[in-house]
Amino acid sequence: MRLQEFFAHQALAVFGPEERAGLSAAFRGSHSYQRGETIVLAGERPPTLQLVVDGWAVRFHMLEEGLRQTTDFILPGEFCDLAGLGERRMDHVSALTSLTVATLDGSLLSPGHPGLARAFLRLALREQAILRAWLVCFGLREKREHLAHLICELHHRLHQAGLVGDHEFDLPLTQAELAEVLGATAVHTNRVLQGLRKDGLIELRDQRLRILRLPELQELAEFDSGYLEV
Amino acid sequence: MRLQEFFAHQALAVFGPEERAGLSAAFRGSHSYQRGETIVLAGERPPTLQLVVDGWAVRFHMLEEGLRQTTDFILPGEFCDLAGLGERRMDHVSALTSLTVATLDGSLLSPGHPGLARAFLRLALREQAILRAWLVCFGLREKREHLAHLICELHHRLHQAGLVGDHEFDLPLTQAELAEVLGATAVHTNRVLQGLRKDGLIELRDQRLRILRLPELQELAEFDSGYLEV
DNA sequence: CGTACGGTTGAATTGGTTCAATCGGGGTGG
DNA sequence: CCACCCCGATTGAACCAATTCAACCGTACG
Repeated sequence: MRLQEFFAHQALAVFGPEERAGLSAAFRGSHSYQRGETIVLAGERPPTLQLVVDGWAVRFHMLEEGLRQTTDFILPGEFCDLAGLGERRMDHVSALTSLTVATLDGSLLSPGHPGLARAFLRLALREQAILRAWLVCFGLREKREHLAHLICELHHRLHQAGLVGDHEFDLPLTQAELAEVLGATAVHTNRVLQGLRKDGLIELRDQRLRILRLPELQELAEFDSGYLEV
Repeated sequence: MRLQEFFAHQALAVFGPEERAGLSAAFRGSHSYQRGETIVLAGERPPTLQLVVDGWAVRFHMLEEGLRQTTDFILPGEFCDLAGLGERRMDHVSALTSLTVATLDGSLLSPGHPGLARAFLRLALREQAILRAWLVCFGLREKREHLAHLICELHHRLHQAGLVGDHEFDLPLTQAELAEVLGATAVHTNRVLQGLRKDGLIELRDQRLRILRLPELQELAEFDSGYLEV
């Protein structure tokens, strides 16, 4: 896929015509990853910037042996490694599905396109808002509500990326991976999921999720999409 | 306090000489708040940028009646409302102590000083890193470890601001406020705190905290200060 | 055919909550 | 100066959400 077609993504609306020129100039080709492959290794400061074009990635943090906490999903139209722009050490990022990225030259912030830094600042602030919303889920909500909130958020973000058809979208996660998001065990995640199904709020089969009653799900999660604006 | 003296803060090291000129030009005076006073009202998009010069502020999110989750502390040398730079709706920010801020003109990103946007991007990315570290605490650690991690982080950040003398610093929080950070009840926070005291890791009296055995506290929290680099 | 993995279920256990009461210090008004 | 009150810290006991350990099911795959 060419970078050009890609600017249609709502998540890239931060970039005006001039900034798009800057991005295009920094475009260095695209690259594919397999499911499970590492995209960014923790601790690195990569010289490039990778924009997800297709597929899902996760950012996560690992503690001693095996314990993982997901800290974000990276969906089509989002960047894997903004932190690299600040010469900051990265967290792990790996591919949840087979995935293609557009690779941009990491030095694109050097003068020339002054508006670019502002655009990236906006993206970074949006990511902050998402992180804060996750924090609120952890601190104030029970797992059932937390999961409901996550589903609402993914629904909204995927909708922005044009990947939702009739309240239905791909959720390429095992229950164990979902558990790493919620900070819960896979067993409990399973039970919570079944609760939502039994109450007729969602359907989930073969990694395809359908929201049956969005208003009730949003109410359960106290979801307010404002923080996802671009 | 003048803005000039203020650049000594390590947290402001992102700003090079040229950017400091830009900040100085945007300086519009300073302002004081009382403990408890609101600094930024949720939902606003303030036209100014406020840099904390002295005192502590909290950023928090509220759910229906009374439930609060703290999403960050804002310490001397840090900005209250970066989100405003991205024309993004703010969370609540209020003063935890009496507090003085330097007010900067919010339009300071307009061309002229192209490096400023990059500097703010770095600050935003550092805040992201802090948020991710908090997320890891929520997801993977028990409250005892979580609290230990919080103490280590505050110790480090306050040290960067030059506010730590011999492993001892002000912690201007009631236990109920601490609980709003940990996402726990005040009762449980009290018990966890007593555990740390009993084990000789910390002392805490009259809002003054002393770390008695930093290495053990860091080990308990699996604290790695790398994410706080500027 | 066997094995591995994702999902599901049950039962015991535990980290953290909830409710309720008590303690102590600081401020205020009489 | 004392009585009162309020707030933050502390304690106890019952309770609940989520974990842990363990087993079992179905299906895809070599």
